[in-house]
Amino acid sequence: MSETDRPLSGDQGLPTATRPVARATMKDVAALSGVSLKTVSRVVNREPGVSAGVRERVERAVTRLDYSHNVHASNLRRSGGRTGTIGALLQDISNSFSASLLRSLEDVARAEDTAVLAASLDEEPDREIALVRGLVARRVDGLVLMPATSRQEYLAAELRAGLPTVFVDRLPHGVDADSVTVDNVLGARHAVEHLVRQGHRRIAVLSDLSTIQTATERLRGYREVLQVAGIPADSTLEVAGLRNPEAAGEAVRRLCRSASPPTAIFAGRNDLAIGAVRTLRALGLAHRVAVVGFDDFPLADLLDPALTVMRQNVAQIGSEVGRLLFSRIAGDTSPPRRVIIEPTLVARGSGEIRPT
Amino acid sequence: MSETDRPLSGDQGLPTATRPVARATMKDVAALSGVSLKTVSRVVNREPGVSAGVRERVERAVTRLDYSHNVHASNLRRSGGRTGTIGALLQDISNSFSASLLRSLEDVARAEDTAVLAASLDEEPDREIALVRGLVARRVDGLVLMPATSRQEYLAAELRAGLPTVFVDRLPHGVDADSVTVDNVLGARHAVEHLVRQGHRRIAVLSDLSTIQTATERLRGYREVLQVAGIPADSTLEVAGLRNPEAAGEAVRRLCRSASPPTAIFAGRNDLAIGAVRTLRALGLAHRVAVVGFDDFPLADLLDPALTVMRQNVAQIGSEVGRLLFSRIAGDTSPPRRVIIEPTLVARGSGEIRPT
DNA sequence: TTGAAAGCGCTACCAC
DNA sequence: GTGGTAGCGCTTTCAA
Repeated sequence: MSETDRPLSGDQGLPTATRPVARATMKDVAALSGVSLKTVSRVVNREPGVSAGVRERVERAVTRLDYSHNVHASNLRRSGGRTGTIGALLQDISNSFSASLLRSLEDVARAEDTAVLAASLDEEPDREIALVRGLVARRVDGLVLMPATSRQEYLAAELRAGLPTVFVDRLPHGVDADSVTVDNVLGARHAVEHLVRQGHRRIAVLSDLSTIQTATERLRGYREVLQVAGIPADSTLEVAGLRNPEAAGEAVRRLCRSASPPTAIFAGRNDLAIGAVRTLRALGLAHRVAVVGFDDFPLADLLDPALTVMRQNVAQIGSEVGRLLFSRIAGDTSPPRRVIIEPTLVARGSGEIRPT
Repeated sequence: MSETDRPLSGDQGLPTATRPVARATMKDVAALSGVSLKTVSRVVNREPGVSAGVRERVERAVTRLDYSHNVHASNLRRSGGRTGTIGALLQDISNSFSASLLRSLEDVARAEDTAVLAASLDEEPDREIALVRGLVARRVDGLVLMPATSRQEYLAAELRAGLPTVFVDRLPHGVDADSVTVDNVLGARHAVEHLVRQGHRRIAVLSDLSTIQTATERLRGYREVLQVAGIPADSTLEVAGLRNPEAAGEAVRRLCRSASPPTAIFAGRNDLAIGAVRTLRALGLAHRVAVVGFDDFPLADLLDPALTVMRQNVAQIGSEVGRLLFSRIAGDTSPPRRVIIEPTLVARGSGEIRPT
């Protein structure tokens, strides 16, 4: 933009908004305060061994020139230098689950003086690979990954090279790395058992793409409970490939209008539960068909009936992820750890509706 | 961590997880493929003027060494080089408003091959200043700011130096910069007029800290309507300084138990509306006291009664912010623009309750 | 089409 | 305490 900028020290004109002014470097600060580059470096980095007088002179020059430290140049020369940046690749930052996770991770990162690069994958494997490449090119100190790919061999070299990486919500496949996940099979079992205990035998399940780990695990939990309970499997009650609330709502509409509708619904993710509730409400069935969701979300308690869910403690997951990541960044090279968090049933009403 | 790493070309041992291996540089790639540094640079940057044979040799070496381009070193020497990173400082990334905003900004950024550093300010001015400093030190290409400070003079030098900056949700004070905001006074007026039109004369308002621009603007809109309608101001109906849903709920509890309770409530932000609704529900007043909120949020339509709100089109705000920011990054130096978006009333039920 | 040398802004190392 | 010099990994400039 401003290839023709004269060197800063020669620029005497008033700075204008239209012609950006060159950014001051340490060299400029050194010149203005009449000391060497190295001394400025010492002051800027708060290193000892600078007399109070010199320090003050330098600091005045820093202020006068609006000097801003260039961390990239700094880190380039620094030995084991960190960039003070981590990357977080989640599924959809606007979803309350990813957003809350990001927030608690951010809190841990801030305590470590580290910034967070955040991005959404939307279940697109190619995007994941491209974004990881970008983060590595930016030399992030660590990586938090809720993978969209089914296997992560593409990460092998980076992991071997020691890039601190923590998988969250989904386990790594094809590589070994730290992870913080929820026991989805167990959670789904609890949810469906709860429905069976209320007397339900026609229980539908709403599930996302079968390529998504958590989705298939929850589906498995559902099937296991039916089998144990001696309820014959009915494939018409299993709806998979649901990508959003609208699709879930449509599925529920179809199910409820069929010859033998379900008396209960297990929704495999919070947005699918919301879609289901919306349709049940529209059909006037909100108080007749039981619903249990996976993932808690704000306002679930304010619905009518209030929504029964399997709650994952998102704040706990996020801080656990952060703790693990920064212990790796600090140099912990012990074998990969798999933290598994148990979801808990929160009974609020919708899951306690009995079959008619 | 691994100060003692031998140079990569001499490292013949199998890489182990416990002893991280040095990262390959262009020099290593040049050595392995038998060409000069500059030629590798050409290949990596997809510059023309390299024969197919050489290009392929270099690419093989890149793969074999797991070479990853160091964008920081690259940008250091590059002339008007961008870092391909922007910063977004919002109030609370886990709040649906900030989260959705971040998401739509992210989508614009991705189209521009740019990563987003995101952080929450939680209305803490000091944190804002520290984070901006950090972002500038990282040489972000641009900045999106939902300020926590009341004045932003501290940004003057950066703005003068040409740092592309877009304020969102709140206007800049003490400096001039692009902004995308909602007309809060107008929005609040619409909301309260709606309640007056239903026949309400005892309308309470729930507001955040008076240091927050948007909060005071919405409060002003509320007062203006009462005055025009000839409804005497009653300071007991104005509750400010509410920082979260719990505080809002408490305030509503107090209001409703007073000698002359309100028949309607205007909540100045989505979380305050939620707190209000929760309390009204608990008091059995959800269908007796009218509520209009500011900011729409997921599930507002599923409450009972469904919540009437002033909706800000968050996706529009986010993409507008992104568009503005990247036009500045591309070199647009026209005078600062102030984009003002009008919120719209979404009547769903809670705001149409009439006084008893 | 290819390469050698200088330099981006900064820190490490060692001298004074 | 302070400063010079080399060099981080890369791009630029210019010569071959």
